[in-house]
Amino acid sequence: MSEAIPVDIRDTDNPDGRARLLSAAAAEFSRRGFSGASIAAIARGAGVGKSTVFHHFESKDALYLAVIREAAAEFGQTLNTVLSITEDPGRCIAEFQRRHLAHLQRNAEVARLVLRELQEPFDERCETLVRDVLSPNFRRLVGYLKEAAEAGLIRSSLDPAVAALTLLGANVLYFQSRAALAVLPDQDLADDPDSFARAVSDVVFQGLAKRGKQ
Amino acid sequence: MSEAIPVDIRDTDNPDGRARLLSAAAAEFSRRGFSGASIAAIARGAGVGKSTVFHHFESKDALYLAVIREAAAEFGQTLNTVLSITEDPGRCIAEFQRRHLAHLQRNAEVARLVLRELQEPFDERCETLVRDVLSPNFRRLVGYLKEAAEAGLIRSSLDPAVAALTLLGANVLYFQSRAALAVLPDQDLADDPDSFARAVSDVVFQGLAKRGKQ
DNA sequence: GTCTATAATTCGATAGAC
DNA sequence: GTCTATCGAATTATAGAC
Repeated sequence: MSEAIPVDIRDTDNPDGRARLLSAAAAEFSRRGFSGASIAAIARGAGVGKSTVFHHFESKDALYLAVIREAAAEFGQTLNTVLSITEDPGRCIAEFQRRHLAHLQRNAEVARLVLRELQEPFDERCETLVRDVLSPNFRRLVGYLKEAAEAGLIRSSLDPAVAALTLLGANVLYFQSRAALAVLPDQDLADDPDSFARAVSDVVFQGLAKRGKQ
Repeated sequence: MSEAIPVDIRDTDNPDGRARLLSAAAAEFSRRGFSGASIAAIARGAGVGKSTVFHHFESKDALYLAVIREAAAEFGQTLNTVLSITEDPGRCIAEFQRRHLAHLQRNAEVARLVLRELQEPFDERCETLVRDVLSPNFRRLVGYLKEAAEAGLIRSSLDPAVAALTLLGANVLYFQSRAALAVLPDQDLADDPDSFARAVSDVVFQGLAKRGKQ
């Protein structure tokens, strides 16, 4: 086996080796977790050789972070659009909530990956993940709420970080437990993510308290 | 190492074999998941023989459900206390939120178990879990919110199930990601669960919108 | 403790684009 | 010719078996 078999499956078939690798890595990491995932399987999934992985990414760690970073960056674009609607904070928050839940579902594999990571003990990888990748988007949302409060558009007595976590938590719980929600009777919540997101933003924006009371 | 060590660690030392088994099972199931957990390890952890497990519980499935059922029943007691304060719904919701988060943390192993289960595909075990164990407590919270709305104590235009999920979601996210939250700067949220729970209930009760607007 | 299997990472060469 | 994507083979690191 010396020559006569040219390995031309390279630049012709593959739209982009790097993109295929990111997608294959998302699937593999999501299925098996970080340590359970093997570079060989990722390479196989992307239809490239093992060493190609290391041409595109410095290490397994770097590949892992790149997978998440890509999804986070994409959502960052959405944030730019959504959080620029300064006139009506209610509409803005509703739109954020709807887009965020849609993003979780469209990138379900990466989302599961991130959530799993956040649960686990706390290592350096996780710290990098939070500090470099997740934190910027979170801070953007908190920053928007803070500015809206300072501008007098929303109530200023509430902690913007807590409000942000409340919005995110509802989406994450919905995303993680959607199948289970379908079992709860009386509700068709699980059927329509958009209307769930809308309903959550209504709750958080309007509040349970009746106006004029207390 | 054959005799001379009577295995009397059974009914004498042990306050209750069943209780010790539940606790050992919680630890083992939480660490390894349902299928990964071995009955032998649970028995060892409880300091009893393997057959003792099957004396107290019909099957691995039954033991698993019993672990979760116990924690849920305990929280059901709390709900009875908390959701009977009919005068001030704001206080009532704040107290619910605080107790629920405390319950998650006190029963961290079981909580992780449940959350892991809710994520996974959906099998019969999970359906039983939701229908028989979790749903009653959830419905109690939703029922309280619905009654409060009908009694004119809180706003009636919002979906009570969504409000309940919003409260729970914030707590679950906090519980799952507490270590990660500590990395976010500007905030001491991760330090004090009670004040986080309080802040969430403030957000959900009062709402972000300014009163008198719109 | 050594041995072995598996998985991460590195190396050197090749093929095509510009 | 240089540059980059790719590959197969070689080289470590690690974890588990014996």
